[in-house]
Amino acid sequence: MATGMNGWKRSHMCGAVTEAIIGQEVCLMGWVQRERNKGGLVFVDLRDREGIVQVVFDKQVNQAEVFEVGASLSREYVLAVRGKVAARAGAVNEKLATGRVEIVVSEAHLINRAEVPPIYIEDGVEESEAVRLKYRYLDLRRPSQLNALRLRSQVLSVIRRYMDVQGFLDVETPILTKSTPEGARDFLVPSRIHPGEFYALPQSPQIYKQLLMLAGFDKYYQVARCFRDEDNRADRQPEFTQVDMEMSFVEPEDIQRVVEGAYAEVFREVLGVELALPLPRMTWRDAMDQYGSDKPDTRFEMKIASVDAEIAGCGFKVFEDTLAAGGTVRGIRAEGAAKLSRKEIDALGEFVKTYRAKGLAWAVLDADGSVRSSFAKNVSPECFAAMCARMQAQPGDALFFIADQPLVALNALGQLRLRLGKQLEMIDAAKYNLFWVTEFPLLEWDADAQRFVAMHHPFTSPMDEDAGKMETDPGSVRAKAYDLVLNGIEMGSGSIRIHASDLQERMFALLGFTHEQAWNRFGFLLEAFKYGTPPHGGFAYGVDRLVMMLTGRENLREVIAFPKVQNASCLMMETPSTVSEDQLEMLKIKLDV
RNA sequence: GGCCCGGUAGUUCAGUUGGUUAGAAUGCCAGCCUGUCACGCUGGAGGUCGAGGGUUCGAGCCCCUUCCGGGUCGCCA
Repeated sequence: MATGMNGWKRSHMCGAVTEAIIGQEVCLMGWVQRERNKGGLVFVDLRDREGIVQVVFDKQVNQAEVFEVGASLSREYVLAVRGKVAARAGAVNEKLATGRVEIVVSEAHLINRAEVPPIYIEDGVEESEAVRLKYRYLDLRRPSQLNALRLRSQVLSVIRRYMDVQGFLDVETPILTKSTPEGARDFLVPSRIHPGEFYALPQSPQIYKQLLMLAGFDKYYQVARCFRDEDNRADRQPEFTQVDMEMSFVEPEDIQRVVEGAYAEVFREVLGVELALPLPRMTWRDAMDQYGSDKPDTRFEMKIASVDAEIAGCGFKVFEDTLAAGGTVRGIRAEGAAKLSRKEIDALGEFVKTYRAKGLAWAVLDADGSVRSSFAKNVSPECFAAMCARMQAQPGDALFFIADQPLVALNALGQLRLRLGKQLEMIDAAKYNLFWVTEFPLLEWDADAQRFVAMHHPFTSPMDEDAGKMETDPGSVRAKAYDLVLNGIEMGSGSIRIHASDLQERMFALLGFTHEQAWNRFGFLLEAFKYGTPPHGGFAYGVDRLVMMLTGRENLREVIAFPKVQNASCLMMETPSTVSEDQLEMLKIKLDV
């Protein structure tokens, strides 16, 4: 029964009706949020993307057919009304932005009816995300969802304007690109014209942006969609958007200055928060040693400390064996955590095991001076006292120690630290701790493959002072690589790239590629590098995560218009889906499922 | 691939030790109502307890398998 707009022209948005236009004739179009039929008087809350305004039908005033429209309405019907803006004849609704006015209807036109919606179109109602995502177009009618995407639009607008002023060229790079080894699994796209061959969706425009530097574009950026066929998380989607950029003739500080400038603009324009620039820096080494993470949440202290010196010769087999095997014993002091029950502490022990720690040694220092501990009886009183002193323990605190290889102990304690920070409510949600983590290692050891792999990517430049150690001590070489971290979330990462072919060859050698393998895989880039490559570097940061942080959401799905669920499917479109035999035949693809 | 949590009316949930015809709120439908705004009042309809199998005299509840959703470890250069 859908009709047109009756030849009417909308004059105002519902949410934009204010006291300033009392007395004016208006024409509004929107959705019926709710109808309150009093018999001879019908109140309708009419909603559009700007808000809600009350519309009043009056049996004694309206023509019968006009009143009949008002009386026949139901949730989410699409309605057009003409009428006069008036001060509320009845009580003012302070909860509504337009609560001091109402529209006294003179004409009404029902544009479309609606089925009863399966979800409530209003904020503050808890509904299963699965149902909301199946009817995402209805879910998006909720103000909070709409506003998250409105803010996202604003963020991108600020960033684009800023990058333009900074002299960056916005260049689009292909979505159909080449599958690359190393890194995440690619989404593949079969080629009809080249049976048996596949494009890959880009994990990032990395290669292209380096080629743009080679082409002399000097400053490139793009709001780029990227794809990774890996398992999802609350903060990971199979496709995501990043602000991707690259600059020529720069050092890390030049790139960081541009990126933090963009963040400062966004925080000022969107949140009204001033960031102090330049942002703080922390080396990767310090981040790992103190926080057990390369993306520390510094909104609370609880730093990790080593007690290796204190436990030397302590007599406790677990600790001594760990040290003898090249491991370490690290601990954290949870202030005021003596209130934790034994059950809660045992749960923490289980928690660290998920991060491959073998166990958790703990000591609770009760306020009355007594001590409960899983290990104190195994070490001398002097040793225990030294450990407490090292941890600066106070009555009322709890101490937690993990003995393991350094990376395992640090990671598990880092995770435990985050959990305790939340559990003990030590995190100030109003804080925005944004800073750089610098000097990442160039390589990390892949135990499965029994070789080094690039921590960032194979084109990342080592730090000048470490390049000499690439062959003698590759694990200790630091890279010109840096991440931007906000409240414990990695917002983005970047690096200075290798522009000298001899250095690139050495890097490939470290990664275990022969000259031939390297050319097979990256030949087009290595070929290009022969023709005058400028020093260059760049950065990329996630738009979804940024909007997630700015809106205080804990889930990327909330800030993506049409997100995918954990198993990478879309509940609304029901993607992925099977395709017809004809399509497969055309692509010369036979399934073996 | 592993581990943990969940799935009962359109929606959000309750459901005792396995025991009569599975409940509440809200929504929905019908009627009434001229100042409501989570309107109100009266009445009514609404269920493959995710699915399949098993145990049992008897299963929403116990067991197995499986599907779906969430979190997470691995993974994510």
